[in-house]
Amino acid sequence: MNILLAGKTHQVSEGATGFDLFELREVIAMHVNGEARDLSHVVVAEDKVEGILIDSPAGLEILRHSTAHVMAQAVQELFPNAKLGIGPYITDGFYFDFDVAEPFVPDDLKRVEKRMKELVGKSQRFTRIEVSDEEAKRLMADEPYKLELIGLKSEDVQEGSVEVSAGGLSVYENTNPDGSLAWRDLCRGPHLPNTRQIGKSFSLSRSAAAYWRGNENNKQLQRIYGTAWATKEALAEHLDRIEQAAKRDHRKLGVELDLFSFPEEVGSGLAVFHPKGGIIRKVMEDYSRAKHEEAGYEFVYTPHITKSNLFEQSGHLNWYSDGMFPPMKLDSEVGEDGEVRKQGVDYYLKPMNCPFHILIFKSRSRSYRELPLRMFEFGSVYRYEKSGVLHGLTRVRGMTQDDAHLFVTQDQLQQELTSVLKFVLDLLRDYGLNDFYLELSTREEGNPKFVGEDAIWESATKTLEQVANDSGLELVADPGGAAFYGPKISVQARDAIGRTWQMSTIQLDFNLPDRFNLEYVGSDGARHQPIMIHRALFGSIERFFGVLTEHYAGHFPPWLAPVQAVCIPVADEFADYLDIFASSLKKEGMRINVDHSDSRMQKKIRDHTLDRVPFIILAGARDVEAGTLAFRFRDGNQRNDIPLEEARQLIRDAIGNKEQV
RNA sequence: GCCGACCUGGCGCAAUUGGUAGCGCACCACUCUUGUAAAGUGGGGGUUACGGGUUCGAGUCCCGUGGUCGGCUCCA
Repeated sequence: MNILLAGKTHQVSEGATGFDLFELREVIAMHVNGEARDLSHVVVAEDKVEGILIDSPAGLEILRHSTAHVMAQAVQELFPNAKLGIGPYITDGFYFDFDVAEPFVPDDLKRVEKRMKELVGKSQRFTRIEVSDEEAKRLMADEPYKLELIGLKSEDVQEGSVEVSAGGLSVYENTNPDGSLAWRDLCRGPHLPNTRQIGKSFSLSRSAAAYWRGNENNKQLQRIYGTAWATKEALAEHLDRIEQAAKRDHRKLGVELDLFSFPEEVGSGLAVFHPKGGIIRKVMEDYSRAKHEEAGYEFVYTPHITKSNLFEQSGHLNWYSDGMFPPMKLDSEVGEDGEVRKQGVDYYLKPMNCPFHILIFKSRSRSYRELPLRMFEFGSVYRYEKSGVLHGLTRVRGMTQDDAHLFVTQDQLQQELTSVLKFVLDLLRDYGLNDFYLELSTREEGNPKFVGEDAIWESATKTLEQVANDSGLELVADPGGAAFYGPKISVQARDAIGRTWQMSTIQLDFNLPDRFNLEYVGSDGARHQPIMIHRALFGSIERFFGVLTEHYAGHFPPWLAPVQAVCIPVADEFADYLDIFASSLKKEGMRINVDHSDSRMQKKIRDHTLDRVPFIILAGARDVEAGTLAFRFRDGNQRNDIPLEEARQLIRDAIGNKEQV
């Protein structure tokens, strides 16, 4: 019979499997008509077959999932009472969940890893068995969680589930070379042919609890995470990437560079910015204000607390009170006669700025001539995030949003969204972020939680989509991801080491204009409801600060750097020369100083390099004589004999053009 | 919030089976006055997160509180 092998017609005998088709050892599975299959799979006439190499994306998934199996086998050998949860591959690795009486400790992981290496050495075969539901239940009788999955399989199968799929069930058995059964699991496959192919390039990284089937009302199982690669080199590179990422962790750099801290005395998730971090933040804020001013925004200011009725009207208290700090209760005053002299009132810290901006809009009647009306505020908000989710500056309880609310007419919507998106992207580019994609979050059809008329959703979603498409950026759909009150576009940015961060969001709101009865008088003299757009570019300044710190690994470009230049005299006698130079630039507003300390020059270079100062400027006898300076940069490069005026211009340009050096 | 681990001078780390807190960097002083990543000497600084308990004795053991870290769940 004929099959199509790697695009070419091949003649193979009846009953041929992948083992007959591929000689390369690196081929560990195959795609048959687009479906990943074991090599033991029997092909039939006209099948389209492609080999899967172990180091290809599909191959690595199979390798990782197979490694997860071996891990589970090792765990059950060492902990006979451990019950199996699920064990899928994930980015860079895999995990497996177990129900065990005692959580794993680091030493357990070492034992498991050791046992895994032994199992890999045993050359056990992965054997696939297609089974009926009844057969599956019989084989997995001791595994309550697997039984639950078997019961679920027809409905409610999660996307990408590795245990079961909507089709028939299968079980994988690991068998020893002598044919004896070593272990089995309910699994969709495919797998490597043999445990030996897992090799040595895997390691277990950590264990943690995870809710069964991702639901916090379910029992927590113990999850072990691991990473697995096709080669030792690839594993080493992976571990190195993790190490590099750890080095640019903003929490670590925040301490090292003296940027910010989280005093225990203040409370969890509440940051204080130190002078150096304060400079960066101030530059960011100043620049943001200037850009907003240019773009026709008006600045407003609103208080941090409000009486409860505002958030009752907005609905926040109803929907999100768990995420708000509890109220400050002003007790009522009751006279001796029992008469209430003063009503009790609750005040809340604001978790959002929108209701305040809405009140400004409502403070008088509005004409269509005033629209689009753009209100901007650095609004500090407080959200009672669960203690376990706090993370440095990227997830905090007190933050300042660069928040704006735009009130527009239906006709203005597209134009306004287009310019907001351009505004956002331009601003992010100024911060060295220029690799973006967009995510369009839309509502789920038929879900009653989404408010607003169908027609409005439809047209607004279409408008957003059009604006997103017109931007020319990659657009990823996020169906069902919209807030209940409107669809949104979010801008995702990739940082210097390829991680993506959700940055800006542009969100339509069909709810608040309604709840607050917003209206303007149109050219027809009638009252109309404006459309409201929420948008934040940084998201929160704190979060953006954290992301930028990691993006630059603390090497802030000169325009943001807390100290832009430090001058180091080769010997004390040249300090005056540098003082004159530095003060000339200081007058221009530059953050430059001369290091007069007692340390040796080499020591000063080291200190300021570690402090990530962009320009280190040296001068000695040669320079004083020639009227020049020597530059040293953070990467160790130097430029010598630069005339004073050229040196000034070099720094001015780098700052003015927001260049990285 | 849940599970687990952790919390020692500003920072990074030590302290054998519970025996009475050390080191490096930083800081201060003095000496040295230097051409591209660490000069030398001396000095100051910790009621070991906080509160309780066990013990002759607690940084080490137990309980509680706070905080941090890694996950899970969540993120208007």
